[in-house]
Amino acid sequence: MTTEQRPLRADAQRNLERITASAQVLFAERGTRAQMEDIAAHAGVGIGTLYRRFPTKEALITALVRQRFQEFAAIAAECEHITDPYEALATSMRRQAESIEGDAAFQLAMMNIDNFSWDGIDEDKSALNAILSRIIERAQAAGAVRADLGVEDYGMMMCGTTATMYFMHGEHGWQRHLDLVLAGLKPS
Amino acid sequence: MTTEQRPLRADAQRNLERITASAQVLFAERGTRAQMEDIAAHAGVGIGTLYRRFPTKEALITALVRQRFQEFAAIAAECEHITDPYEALATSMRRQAESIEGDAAFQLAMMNIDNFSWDGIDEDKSALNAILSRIIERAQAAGAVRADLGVEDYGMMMCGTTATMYFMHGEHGWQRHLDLVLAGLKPS
DNA sequence: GTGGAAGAGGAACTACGGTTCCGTATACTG
DNA sequence: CAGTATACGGAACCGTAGTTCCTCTTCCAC
Repeated sequence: MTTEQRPLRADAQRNLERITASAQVLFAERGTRAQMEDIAAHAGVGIGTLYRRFPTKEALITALVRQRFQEFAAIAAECEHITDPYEALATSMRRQAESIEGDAAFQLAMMNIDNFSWDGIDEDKSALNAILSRIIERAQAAGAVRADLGVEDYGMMMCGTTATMYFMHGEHGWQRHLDLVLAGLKPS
Repeated sequence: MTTEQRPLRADAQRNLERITASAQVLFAERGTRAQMEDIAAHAGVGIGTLYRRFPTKEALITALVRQRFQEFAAIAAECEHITDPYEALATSMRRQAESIEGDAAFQLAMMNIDNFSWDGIDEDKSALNAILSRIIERAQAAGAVRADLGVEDYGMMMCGTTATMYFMHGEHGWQRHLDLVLAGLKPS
């Protein structure tokens, strides 16, 4: 537990927020190719400052990706309250996809393009999967989806949908992909 | 029509073949990250020689990607002879996917990860799409797939499947993705 | 054979972008 | 209002990998 470091100095805290915000914007826009210097500049900060908080580019991206996974969990948690068991599942997928629509870097992350190690991501993933499992099981119990559906399938389909999202950035073609995939979930 | 250059000198021809073969192997194995020097070395050739044939890395990759698309067309053409209209479609997808299973670079290309310009690829794509359109229409006429299916859907689904293939390189998870997607094609 | 166009090889060049380092500035504690 | 730990900035460093260039070699047409 080295987590309990004394709070950041006020200016440092402010800069940290600006950095993550700028990083989010630029990575979303340009994917992993966004450059550290540009991010620092966008945040109105020197590179040294950036590197003080994130020892490496990979660390910075990992932080953002983890945020996204936590967001996914939050969305899933909300959808769990939807009464119709099928809609709970479908809506979860759709809303998660929508939430990353403009984020090129996260899309690449979903496909693990840069094969980073994503330190600590497993933690977030299992928290998310716990919720998703419940949603899936409920849909199965109601006979709304095929009996052999698993959480891994969920991730896989999101991966596929994300790929089309990246492939056709501007257009909304990914929604079509999601529709087809959702149709494939109906019990055979 | 600048296509009609005199034939290559015997040694040059031999080297060209070795180069494309080696490039195929290394790009398949390492994706776009494979290095020009390594490819030259693998082919038993100097870098200068490599650059004499392919003025740029992108050009080399494009040549290989075009080959793959031509292969796709060949597979589709074979599948057109399958009697069952649905099987023709499904088999085409499955066999194409199988054919690129070990080829990381092409998988990245399918998702347009490196946003190259892929000079001349449109030509190959439309040749392929012509065949696929016929296959799809036949399946629709037989009532085997949804009426609103289009060629773009085919490409999109292949893109999604390819993403899972890249994502889970070793394992065969992509087959599951393809199954789900194929199930989604059934008429509603 | 032989002349010369085409080809081979690979050291060196270059651009790019992540990361380091250190002198200077600033916030907090007592 | 010091004194110091923390933070800031950004020039410089460095590794990587694509590409160029120039000398030497080889094929082939006559």
